[in-house]
Amino acid sequence: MTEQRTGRSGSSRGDVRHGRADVVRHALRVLDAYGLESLTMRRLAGELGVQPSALYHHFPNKQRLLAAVAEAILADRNPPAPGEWDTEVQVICADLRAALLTYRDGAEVVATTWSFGLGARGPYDALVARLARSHDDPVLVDAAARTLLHFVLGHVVAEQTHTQAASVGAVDTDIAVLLTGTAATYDLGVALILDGLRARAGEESGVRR
Amino acid sequence: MTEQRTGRSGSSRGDVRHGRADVVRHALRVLDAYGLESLTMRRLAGELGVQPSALYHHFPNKQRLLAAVAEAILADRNPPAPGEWDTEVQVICADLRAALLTYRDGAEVVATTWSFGLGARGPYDALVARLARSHDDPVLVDAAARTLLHFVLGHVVAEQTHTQAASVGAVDTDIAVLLTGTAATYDLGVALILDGLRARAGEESGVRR
DNA sequence: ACCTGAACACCGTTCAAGT
DNA sequence: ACCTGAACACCGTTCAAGT
Repeated sequence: MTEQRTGRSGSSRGDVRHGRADVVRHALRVLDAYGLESLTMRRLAGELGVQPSALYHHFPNKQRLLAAVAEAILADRNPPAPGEWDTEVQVICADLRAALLTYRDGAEVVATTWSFGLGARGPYDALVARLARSHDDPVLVDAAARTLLHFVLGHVVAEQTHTQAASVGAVDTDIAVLLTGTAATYDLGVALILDGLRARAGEESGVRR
Repeated sequence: MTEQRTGRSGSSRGDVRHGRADVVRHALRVLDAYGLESLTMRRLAGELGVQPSALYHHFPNKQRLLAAVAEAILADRNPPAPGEWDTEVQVICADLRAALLTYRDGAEVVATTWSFGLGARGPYDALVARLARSHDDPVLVDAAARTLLHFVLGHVVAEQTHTQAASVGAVDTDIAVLLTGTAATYDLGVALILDGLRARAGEESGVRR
């Protein structure tokens, strides 16, 4: 919101210079307006009124630019209100889903960044941190965090892919819902994994809360 | 191995003609040898000794060619030996993982095809079919099948991405394991979801086996 | 610190035409 | 049924050079 032009002295309109943050912000706009497949280096450069090669001053390649976009999508998460571990984890997952849905193709961007190991670790770290406070077995905590994350990313990617396909008219909404499942399926999926963790942890060592 | 030329009468070497199955088989070879990012229409055409435009005789676009490749990757699954629902589902998931690991970037191909709604429904259908025989609530069955599928695809995509990154030397193996989790994490993740389903189904209606 | 201009080595897809 | 040849409208990335 409160972005201040870094502009030097009296630069005449047209030769604006962009910082890294500018580039990411514009990338987010292009992503949201036209989708991931339209977020090309050339297009982004055009939108910034700059040559494509100028972007390589800020990022070594497109993958890293996308990673910065993913971090921006995930930024400013607020921690859940203190409570039972399971409701806190539910809230973390719901909040993550909301963040991914904020921008068109947001889940895809985060998923590929995560799977390439280039960042977007925030949600995983948050889940592990919360689960570790209530569960002793680190292997179980890790498995639960991964399972949750894969489910959330997979689910929201499917949601976004199909709402886009439906909006283009390639697929009617009924089929989209059939293929994606409803929003209720999301909560049920998360609840299922938490039930599983509860069952596993119960027959093992201690569970605090 | 036992490849038979479909060749018509006496066609002189060089003007070989390819059927749809030929194209898919070659695509599988290119995928496995050079990875998904190298599986381009032009490259595949070159490998077949044919102009790129020739491929559009068999497939309307690349996405649909990829869908055919995904189906080929998933072909010839054999059903699990009859038994308890949970062990059968474990076997289905293990078998699916094995199929995905058969070809380089196999999971990515199947995941994108599935999320685009262009096919690769086999595993989902198999899971739903088996679960429906033991569980009455179709909403729960659907949620469980999706959760399992998203986990399996997400997990194996991460596995393949990182083993590739490690083989290129971009990332050392220890970090790859840290980011991906071990193969044991896979079974634990599946088991977690099954525990969840067991817990859910227990407090609801009936579970057969 | 940020940008230009030009080039290199590619993409997917279409279309009229051939056998 | 399967293929050619040529074109269209793009890609990501590099590099020497400019301010």
